[in-house]
This record gives sequence, C-alpha cells and structure tokens, in this order.
Amino acid sequence: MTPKFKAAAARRTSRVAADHRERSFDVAYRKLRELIVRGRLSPGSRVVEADIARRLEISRTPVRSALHRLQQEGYVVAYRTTRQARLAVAPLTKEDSRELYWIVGHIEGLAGRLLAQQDEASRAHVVERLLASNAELSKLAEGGSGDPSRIFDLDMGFHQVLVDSAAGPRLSAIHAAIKPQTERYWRLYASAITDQLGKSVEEHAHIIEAIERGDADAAERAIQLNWQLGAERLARVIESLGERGSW
Amino acid sequence: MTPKFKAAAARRTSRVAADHRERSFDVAYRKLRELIVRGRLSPGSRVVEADIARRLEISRTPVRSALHRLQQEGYVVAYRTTRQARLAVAPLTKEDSRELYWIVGHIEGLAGRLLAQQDEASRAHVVERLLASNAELSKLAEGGSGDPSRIFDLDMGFHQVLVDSAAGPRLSAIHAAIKPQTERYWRLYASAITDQLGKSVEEHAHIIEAIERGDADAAERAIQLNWQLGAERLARVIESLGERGSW
DNA sequence: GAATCCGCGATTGTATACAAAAAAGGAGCG
DNA sequence: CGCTCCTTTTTTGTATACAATCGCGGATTC
Repeated sequence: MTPKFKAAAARRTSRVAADHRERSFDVAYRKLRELIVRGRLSPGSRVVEADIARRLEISRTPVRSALHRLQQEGYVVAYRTTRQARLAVAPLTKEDSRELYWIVGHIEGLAGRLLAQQDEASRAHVVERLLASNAELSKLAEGGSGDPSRIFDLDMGFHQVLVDSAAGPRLSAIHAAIKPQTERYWRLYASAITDQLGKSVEEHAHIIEAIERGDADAAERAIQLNWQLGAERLARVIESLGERGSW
Repeated sequence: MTPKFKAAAARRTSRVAADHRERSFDVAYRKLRELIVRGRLSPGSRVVEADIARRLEISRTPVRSALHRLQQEGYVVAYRTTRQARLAVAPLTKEDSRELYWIVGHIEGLAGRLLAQQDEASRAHVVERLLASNAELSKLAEGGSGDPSRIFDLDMGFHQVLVDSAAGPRLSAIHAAIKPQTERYWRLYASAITDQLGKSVEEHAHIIEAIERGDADAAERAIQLNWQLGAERLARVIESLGERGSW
C-alpha cells in the first residue's frame, strides 16, 4: 500500500467513522476526577502538576488544563492564592456535604419542575424510563445484594433522566459540573447504604407519581426531599465516623 | 500575635505589596470577559487564540487558560467539537436569555431564602445595606438621569449583597460564574431601561420587606419575581429588535 | 461545468525550555 | 534552643517550538 493511498484512506475514515482518539486534557480530566472521586487521591492531599503528569505519562500542559477545570468545579481547591497557586484535593466536610446536597437537590428540583410542565405525551415517555430505572433499584434493594458502585450508577441514572429530558443547556451544564461530586460522599457510607436503599426507592416513586400527574410543585418538592433525606442519612454516617477531614 | 507570626507576616506582606503583579491568565480572563460583555467582541464571531494573544500582548498559553474558563462559564462556545475545538463568542438568543434569567433568579432566590432564615440581628444588618443600595437606585430613577452602567452596577450590587451575606462558597461560586452574563443582555436595552427602573426599585422593596419579616418563602418568591419580570422586560426589547443573533 | 481530490495555510493541542516565586533547609548569631 | 538571613530545591506560570488537524480553494477528471 503506497503512503499516499494510506493517507487518503486514513483521512476518509477520520471523516466518516469517528476516530476515537481523545484529547489528552480530556483524558487527564476524566482520570483525575476518577482518582479523586474514588479516594485514590486523599482529600486534603497536595496535587502537584509534575507528579500527575508523570503518573499519566503526559506533559504538564494538558494536566494544567484539567486541573483548572477541576478547580472551578470544586474537586480541587487552591489553599494559597497568591501569584502561585498550590492545589489540594478538596476536603470532605460536613458543611460542604450539606451545601452540596442542598444545591443539587434544588437544581434537580428545577429540572423536575420543568419536566412536570411538559405535555402529557412527553411525560409519559419519561415516566416509563424512570419506572424502569427504579424497578432495577428496587430489585437490588430486595435482593440485599450490594455492589455499591452499581447502586450509585443506577441512582445516578435515575436522576440523570430527569435532567436530560427537561433542563436547558445551562442548567444541564451546572448539574453535570456539581452532581458527580456527591459520589465522593456517597462512598463514605457505601457499606451502610443497602438497608437505606428501600427508602430511596420509595422516594423515587413519589417523584414519578408527581411527574405523571403533571404537578410541578409536588415534583420539585419530592426531588428536593429525596436529596435532603439523602443528606441527612449521610450526615449521620459522617457523625458516626467522627468527621475526620482526611483519611 | 506571637513575634514569630508577626515577623513572618511582615516579611510576606512587604514582599507581596512591593509588586502586586497579577497572573497573566487572570488579566486575560478579565479583559476578555470585559470585551465580550461590552460587545466589543460580537456575539457569534470567531475567537482565535493567536489573535487574542497579539491583542493582549501575551503568549497563547494564558489566553488558552482564560478561554477554557470562559467556555465553561458560557461566554464562549465551541461550535465544532471534534478533536480541535473552534471557539466563538456565545450568541445572544431569546431562549438563552430566558434560561439564564430563570436560573439566576432561582439561585439568588435560594440565597434569599437562607438569608431570611438567619437570626434577626444579622438580617437587620443586611437590610440596612439593601435599603441604602435601593435608595441610590431610587434617586437615579427619579432623576431620570441615565448612565446605564451606573444603574447596572448598583443593581448588581444590590443582588450581590443578598448572595454575599447568606450563600455558602459553592452557591456563591455558581452565582459568580453565571450572574455577570446577564450584563450582556442588559446592554441590549440599556437605553430603554430608565423608565423601567422605578418598577425594579419597587420589586426590591418587596424583597427587603420579606427578608426583614424573616419570611423565607416570600423572600425567595420576591427575588424570583424580580428576575422573571426582568426577563419579560428583556424579551419585549429583544422582540422589538427583531432578534438578530449578532449586531 | 460539477464533483472530487489534493495540498497548503490557518488554527488548535502538546511538549519542553525558561523565568519567577514559594517553601525547605542550613549556617550563623544571640 | 530559637530566630534570622541566605542558599537551594521544588513548584508554578509563561513563552515558544513542534505536531496534528481542520478547512478552504484550486487543480483534475469525467
């Protein structure tokens, strides 16, 4: 195969079938966020560009981009804010968890409000997906089997449906930026969650019912309540753990 | 203060105060945002890193940082999202303005809710500042004099007091990221605003009164209403301008 | 004359070199 | 032993060189 031909073929495929090569700073962002969320980078520990770059085997440039974004979203904080910032993984505190859950609850509540105001046909479609999602959760709750990651993903999916089907681009963007941070706290009480799962399923049922009725106020309240109760469950666990800022 | 800390602090301040230089990417962010908000970069027009870098007389590196942030906040959008992004100034549309004002109204509404739940002493202090701020606006409204920038700054200041005195760090950050974008739309009807100013002053009075009473629901609603009415005033102006995406 | 292909300039993404600044450490002095 | 000043090391911010890719316009072919 001549080089020329090969080049032409490559160009054609890149135009038609998406070449799945990702930008380095997207990869860095994704991996770093994963490391933080899963606790492989301890809350409060310093984050040094060069270290991350070595770890991910790329240069500092894309790492910088990723860190800027993570900082803006709140996964990483600058604990010295003179000309040269020093970054650290954001600590997990009771106050922060309270504000985080409160905000997410209200953001999703707004999405639910919009959703409940849509016409009946659209709502019926969404309700179907919500029911399916909640049924899976219910099955897990009864089984008592507990892969916490699976539970989180399912719960996350349920809430994602709410946002995707109603929120505009801006609200979706805000939601996408802050919602995943709840996972950091979720993992704190992952073991204690299975017995609480049944309650969550119940709360979801209330949400679905309000949307089905097209009752915007009720839908918003139900979603807020779901998050508020989640925050309280979380607070109890944090309390019992003795609120250590880092681990 | 122990001698140790005092000496260290003195050394630090003396060195920092000597040259209070700002990081280039902070300057770039500020200047670029200003250019976009004031319309010197037309909505929809392409944004090229090298051009901006030449214009600000710095290298592309800090410009890139600034653009990433502006993109995340919504001032700039990627209109081709393959491996190489092409950026453009976010266009001003009726839909976007509606979502923007709606979100800001709800965010600030939440801040107002928190504020109204504080103890009476704190509230009284804030109410004082709000009254002072609104009094200035009222004076401008009566005078009919109309430096629109001054009006915007005053109105912005009023709302800023609400957020600063009640919202936690996360809510404040979200607010700080999206609120300034309303100025882009505000400027569209800056000329037609002076006669509407009286109404805004009245709406502010309702907000203040609800906070003074400590009525959280009423405070939240009043703030939401203020923004909703603002959005409607804006929509009328956009309508009359024929909704041209760029100018 | 229209569609397609090719090549080149324009533009973004990445790596690296360099500058500046913060922190860490160590010698000297009391 | 503690404090201060100075040097050294670590780490961030900026500039620049290089690579990859996008898009446009002209050439080619039928």
